[in-house]
Order: sequence, then structure tokens, then C-alpha cells
Amino acid sequence: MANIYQVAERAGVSLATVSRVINGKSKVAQRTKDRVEIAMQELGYRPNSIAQSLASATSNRVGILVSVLDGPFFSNMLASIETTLRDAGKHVIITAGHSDEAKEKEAIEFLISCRCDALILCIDSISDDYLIELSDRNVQFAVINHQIPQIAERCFIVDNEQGGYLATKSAIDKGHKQIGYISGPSYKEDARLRLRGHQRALEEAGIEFDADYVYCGDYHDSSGEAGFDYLQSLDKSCTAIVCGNDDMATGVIFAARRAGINMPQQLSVIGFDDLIFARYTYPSLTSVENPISDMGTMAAFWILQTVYKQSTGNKIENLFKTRVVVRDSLSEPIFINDM
Amino acid sequence: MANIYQVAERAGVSLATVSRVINGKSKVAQRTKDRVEIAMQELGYRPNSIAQSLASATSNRVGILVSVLDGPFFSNMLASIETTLRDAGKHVIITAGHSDEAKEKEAIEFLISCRCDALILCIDSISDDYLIELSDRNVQFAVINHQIPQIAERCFIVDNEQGGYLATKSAIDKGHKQIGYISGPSYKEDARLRLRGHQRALEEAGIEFDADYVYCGDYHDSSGEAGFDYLQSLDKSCTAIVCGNDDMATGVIFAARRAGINMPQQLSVIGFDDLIFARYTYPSLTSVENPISDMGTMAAFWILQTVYKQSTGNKIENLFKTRVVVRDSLSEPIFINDM
DNA sequence: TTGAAAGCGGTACCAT
DNA sequence: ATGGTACCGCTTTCAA
Repeated sequence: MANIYQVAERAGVSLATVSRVINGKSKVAQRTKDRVEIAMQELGYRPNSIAQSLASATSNRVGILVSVLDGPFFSNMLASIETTLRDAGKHVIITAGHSDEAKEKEAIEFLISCRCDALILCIDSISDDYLIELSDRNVQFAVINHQIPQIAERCFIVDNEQGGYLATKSAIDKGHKQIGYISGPSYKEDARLRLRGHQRALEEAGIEFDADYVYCGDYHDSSGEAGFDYLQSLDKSCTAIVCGNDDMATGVIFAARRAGINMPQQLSVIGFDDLIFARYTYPSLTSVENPISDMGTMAAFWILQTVYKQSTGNKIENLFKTRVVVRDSLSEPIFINDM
Repeated sequence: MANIYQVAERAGVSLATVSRVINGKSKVAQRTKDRVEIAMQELGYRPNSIAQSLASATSNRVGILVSVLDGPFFSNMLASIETTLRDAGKHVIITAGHSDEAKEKEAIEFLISCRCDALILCIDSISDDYLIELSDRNVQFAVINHQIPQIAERCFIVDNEQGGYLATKSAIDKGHKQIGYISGPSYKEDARLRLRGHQRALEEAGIEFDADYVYCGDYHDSSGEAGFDYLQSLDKSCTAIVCGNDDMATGVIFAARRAGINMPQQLSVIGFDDLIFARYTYPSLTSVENPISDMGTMAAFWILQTVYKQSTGNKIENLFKTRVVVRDSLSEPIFINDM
């Protein structure tokens, strides 16, 4: 493949001039420019991005770390990040961290050794301290789904408290009063915030919060099943169960069906994340939309502006609001029908 | 960050020697090697992969093109490709083609302009001719899910005919005799092959094939619903419906439930691909496993061996067998219970 | 076994 | 506006 020298020679100009027309920044006479462009055409010239990177000390690579590649959660986000960055001429290198601290660190080091100009990190095992250290090392990165006060401007998060609030409020608005909650693990901040939102919705409606009606799960469907069994064992049975994520909600649906409970008439179920399969469950799952994909796009914009100094014309938002996507699993509680 | 000169200086050797210990190929005296390694340690040296690429004319990048990034179909495959290649020190650049010929070509050109050493292509709109031309241009690539006779050794495909056969055979084995089939679009080779497998299973069981009981869909769930309606309108109603993919199978399940049909007692449904949501449908979907992830890994091995001349010790297989994953949507037909 | 030096294909500064 | 040229950090002959 032709290189810049051959283009220069054919166009009868110096390679510096060819470089100028490639980058389009500095002024080149229209005539010269045309000659160069024709020469590039004729030789089928394509700038060697590797040489460009070496000479400019900018790799034009953005590294992405997600905890799992093979799940429904991040794929939309990856798609939107890829689109945004490729349109800006950046290459995306994707790695998976497998929710393991050592592997996540290793993946980050891999991305750094790839000479990525910036990283987008969706981590769940790495400590805040490590990330702060990373920022002290002048590594440019954005964090998704994790709030770190010291580097708040590069964190992009969903309003988990609001999401938890909306989920429970949507049940209350339907007339539910006895509402169980299955939470994610309490060491996770998002789980705590979603639960707090749940509490706020109850209080606002004048329903007393009873900690007995909260089961602490682990975000996996099996804990949804266990949570359902637990909530069933209580004195007053719930007419609705709000879950910290969709996986646990499907666990509830499985367990409830196994227990012969009619959904949604006897039990409403609400999830969180609105994953792709929410519409395939039976009944289809009402869930809080997690705008993970928008957050990815925003992180990409932030990098384009902050790292590459490109003005994308987008205002950077760090906090993303949620909304409830209503499907069949939410309805009025049965005692209303009885009236 | 330190460069190779600084390491050489600190170790008191030439940069050529440092290069040798980095690459570990040529002979270096143990003493010298130790000195260099200590120097690298002390300076926290990491070879600049961009400079390595430029000097060696090997980018160590592998480009991946999938039709959609934001779906469940490719994510497992991406995960396994990423793992395999990263272990081999290669960088993975991922792009999406969005099932559009122009975009797919554009993505391929993008990957080529990234100087990828090799590509893994999961395409569905690009013509064979273009790929053959690509191979004539000496672009190194593997193709997944698409058989092209002229370049068969670089194509990795699932045995669609066998999959279609197994799907229908599993229904026959349960006692079904009136089996409807909802096919993917006939211009797609995989759809034709799956249908052919269906026919073979019928013939083998002595069941006459009746083209009236085949509905030609488009691989989307809406055509599954339409296909169900069509099959219901026929004289003899089916006790089982085999579908060309899982999306159409979920369409069948939706439509059948809407029609008040009890599954699986009155109707068994079988899909193809065994996507992640197959276990979330109700009843959970029996499906033919599509070893897309294994194919990705194999394509990666092929590239490692063919392009990078690394012997991975893996025997390259181009054709992948399927198996049926049995879940609740398949059972004996009701007339057996009646006997 | 080791070193010297010529690239790899660009960028960017300094002249003109 | 254009050209000359010194890098960028490494690989890879060729000699010693």
C-alpha cells in the first residue's frame, strides 16, 4: 500500500504538504490540495494510523472495560459507545473484567499498555482508591455506574434512588399497600440507593416501612426465588414485590408460578434495568429503565471533549433519570377487584 | 514513560539488545538479560505497542465485525473471542454492521484502515463476491456463519441442516406427527438448510412432507405470530411447531397464548439458537443450541495459527454440530395422553 | 553475543 | 502556502 512519500512524489509536493491535506487543519492552496487528493485517489492511499499514532503520541484508541461481555446488560451500551466513537474516528478496544478485582486490574493495565488515550470503565470489584490512584497517574477515564466523589465529573450514573422510588410508587399508584422489596447486596451502593427510594415512596404515601418486608438478595435470580419464599412466609402476604434488578424479578416470577400464584392478579412484580428479556417473561415484566446506553454515549462524548478537545456540542450530564416501563406484571391488587 | 533508550542506557547495553530481550527470540547472554530486566523493572518500562507495530508491520490487532452489537446473539461469541485473543496478546477492535450492506462494507474498510492483521466477519448482507475479492486483496479474514466454497477453509459454520433435523426429530421422538414449520427467509442459506433438515427428519420417520405446513417467515417474532395464525387456519392443526430461530418461536408462544392454547400440552414449540432468553419464556423454550461462541473461538485459533504462525495446538474444525436443549415447551402431544 | 544504523510512515516545528 | 527535517519508539539486518 502506498505511503505518504509516494503520494508526495506523484503530486509533486513535499510530504509535509500531503500531511497537511490529510489533517485538513493548516491552510493549503486549493490547487495543491486538489493535486494531492488526486494522487491519493490514484494510489488508493490510506494514512497509516499506526504511524500517525506514533508520531502524534495519540493512539486514537479508547479502551472499554465491562464486567461481562456475554450478557444482555452491557451490549446496548457497547453498541452506542462504538457508534459514537467510530464516528469520531476512534478505535474501540473492548475487554471484560469478569467481576473479579484482579482481572479487572489486569484488564485496565492491558488497556493502558495498548496506549489507549482514554478508558471507559464499568467495574464492580475495583476499589475507589485504585481509581483515584489511576486518576493521579494521569490516566484519562470515565466511570459508568459508580459514583466517586473525588472524581465526580468523570462518573456517569443512573439515579438509583429515583429508580427505586418510581418502582414502588408505580405499585402504590395502582393501589398496592403491602409491598415487599427484594434488594441487591447491601455492600453495593446502587442496591442501597434503590432501597432508599423504595422507602421514600412508602413514606410519601403514608405507608409505614417495615424492615421485615425487605429481603436482601444478591442480584441473581436464585435470590429472587428465595426472597419470594421468605416474603410468603410472613404474616401478611404482599400484593406486590419490587426487586432491585430484573434477574431477581424473574426469580420471583418463577417461584410464584411454582407456588400456583396467579400473576399479576394475585401478585405484581416490578424489576429494575429493563433488560431485553423483560418482554419475554410471563407475565412480561414491568421494570425501571436503566439508561445504561445513554450513559455510555455520554461518557464517550465526555472523552471526545475532554481528552480529544473535540466540541461535540453536547452538554455533559452525569446523573441519569429513570422511568418505569409498564408491562403485564403490574396491575391493581386483587382486593380492589373484590370491592 | 520510559522508552527503550533509557532502558538500554541504564542497563549499559545497546537498544538492540533490549529489543532482543523484549522479544525473547534471539539469544542474549543470561547476565545481560538479567541486567536489562532489572533496568526495565526499575523504570517501569512497557514496550510501546504502537512503535512495535510500526517497526514490525504487524499491528497485533484483530478486527471483529458483527451485524449487531446490541443483541444477545453475538455477545457470547465476542466474549470468547476477546478472551482467546487477549491471552495471545492481540487487541480486539469491534465494529457493528447493522445488517446493512453499505455499513458492513464501511466497517470492513474501517477495520482495514485500522491496520488489523486479520478480521473475523459475521456478516449477513455482504455478497460472497465481495469476500472473495477481499481474499484476493490478501486481506486475512475468517467468516462465521457463512459458507463460501471458494474460501471454505476460512469459513466456520454451524451444521444448519443437522440442527433442523434434530429439532424436528426431537418432536417426532415425543410422538408428534403433525408438525408445522416456520422458516426463516428463503434467500438465506441457513434458513433453507434448517428446513431441509426438517424435511429429512420427517422422511426418515415416514411422515409425508406437506409444503402447506411450512410458513416462510423473516426471523422476527412478528412473523412467528403470523406463522402461528397461518398454521392454525389449516385443516389439521399442528401439535408441534418447529421454528427457524428463537425469535419466531417466541412469536409463536405469544400468539398461541393469546389464542388460549395450553402449552406444551396442546402445542409444543421448538426454536433454534438457544438464546439467553429461551429459559425466560413461558413455557421455557426448547431450542437447538447454536455453538456460535465455539465458532468464534475456533476462528480466533485459526487466525492465531494462520496469520500469526502461533501453534495453539488446536485442530481446526470448520463445521460445528448442534444439539437440542430440551425445556418445557416440548412434551408429548395430547392425543397420546388420550389413549 | 552484541552494537550500529537504516528504516517503518507519519507529525510538527522552523524556515523560506 | 510550502518545503526541509528532526523526531516518535521500536525492529531488523549487517558487521564486528
